[in-house]
Amino acid sequence: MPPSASRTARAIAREQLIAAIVASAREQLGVVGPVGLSVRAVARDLNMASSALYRYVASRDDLLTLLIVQIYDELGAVAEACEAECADADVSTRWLTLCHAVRGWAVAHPHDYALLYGTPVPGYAAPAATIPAATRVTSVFVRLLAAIPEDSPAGRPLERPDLVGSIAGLTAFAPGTTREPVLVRGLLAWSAVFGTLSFELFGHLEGAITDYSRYADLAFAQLGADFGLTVATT
Amino acid sequence: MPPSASRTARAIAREQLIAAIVASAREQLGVVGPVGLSVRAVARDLNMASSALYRYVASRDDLLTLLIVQIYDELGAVAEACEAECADADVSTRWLTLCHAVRGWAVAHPHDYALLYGTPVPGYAAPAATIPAATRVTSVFVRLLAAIPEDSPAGRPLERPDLVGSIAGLTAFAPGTTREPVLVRGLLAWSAVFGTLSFELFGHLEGAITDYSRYADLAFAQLGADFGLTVATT
DNA sequence: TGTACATCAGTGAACGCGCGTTCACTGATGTAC
DNA sequence: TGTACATCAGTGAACGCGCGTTCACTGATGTAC
Repeated sequence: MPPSASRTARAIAREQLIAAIVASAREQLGVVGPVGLSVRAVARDLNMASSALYRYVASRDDLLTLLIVQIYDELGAVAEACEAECADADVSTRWLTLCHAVRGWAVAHPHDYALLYGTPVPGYAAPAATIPAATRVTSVFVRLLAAIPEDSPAGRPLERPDLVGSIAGLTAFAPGTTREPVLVRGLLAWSAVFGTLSFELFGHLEGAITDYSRYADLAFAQLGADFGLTVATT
Repeated sequence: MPPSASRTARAIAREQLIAAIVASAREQLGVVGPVGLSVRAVARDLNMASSALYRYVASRDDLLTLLIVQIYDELGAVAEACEAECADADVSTRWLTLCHAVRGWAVAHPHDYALLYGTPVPGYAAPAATIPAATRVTSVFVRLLAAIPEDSPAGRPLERPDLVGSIAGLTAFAPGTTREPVLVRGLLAWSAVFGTLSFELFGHLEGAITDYSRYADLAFAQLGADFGLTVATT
């Protein structure tokens, strides 16, 4: 926001300080984790009295919420940028690019990834305000699914079509045109991507994988192919 | 262990107390999470002075290690029991049974699952002593892969055979007979299962899935089929 | 343009709490002769 | 079988630390006339 007549010096200072608070908290996150996050430590970092922070943040949990929203938004923006860049490409490249964009962000910000997709913080319940931010990445992926062609193998019959009812909430969320087999395979592929990322970032592939970024290439290509989301172009 | 001549009253008491300590810590885990785990709280729970615990446990981190090993072992035992039960079954049922066994355990012990497969505890480095316990579940799955027949679609060529090198550590871990395409697809399927479980247990499917256990049926069957680990029997 | 008042930012002390770990000590259990 | 000594279990006090949150207060910024 450019400085405008309606924004007083106070309002400007306020915005900057909130940004500084969240930035400091985010740094802390990488060292002590979300549970260790401390209002007092942020205050120390900014050379303020700890009580001063309460002019900007209602509570420790509120600070955590700000952090979560900011991080979801950052990841969402990454995904959306990636979507915009390859809007005209075929589904194969869109899939691979999106997967790599998400992984690239996650590898660059492992603690942020862990906050979003790792263990929920005990005693903390994310307020509804986090939902729109959380939905951004997912929406990008769902739009990709909607672009999958009619005759794609992703649409071949499911093993257990009788169980599609368990997916009711998801079908409502997706554009009406996306068929159920594609939705199911999409969710499975998406789960596999995050499972792969969590395995990598949380250390469960130690010793098994020698080159993680090559493995990611292998994995994303194979997931796209085996679920039929992408089709070999040869 | 039955009471024997060589086990003095002290040794018996010691074992039971360690068991009680870990049990109490495990209960705490569900409430405050691994980071909130407290030696003093365990001592209170057992009506002991907090200093007394240091006769049994070297430090807070050591307590965490005991917990992790016990939990990995428990999950490993579940998987091995499942393996023993359907030793004579075909790969399809072995796959489905194993997936459901793992999920059943995870749903029954979500906090334990989170400790093993969620965010690593900041500042805690799991000692090598945890490795054998951690390997048990995985080994069960790798043995299942080894049982996949020669002509299975899981063995069809990979999308990116040029990248199989990134998997070097894994091929060493698996029995020599298991071919690379099967190994890769197996790892991806395994990652997808844990991705699915994490999504479910960490709340990322809220609103999307209406019946989680039916969805699990759907998901495991579809994963098995699309990766070619299992083959439709009709 | 200047003044009077209201609003906001930031301070520092305090409350009440919890933590991991150490240490000197008492009393019980085990062992060797 | 009984006694002397060594080992272990458990205590309670203490050290030094950190935390979230509240509250009365001072001084700066904004607003209405």
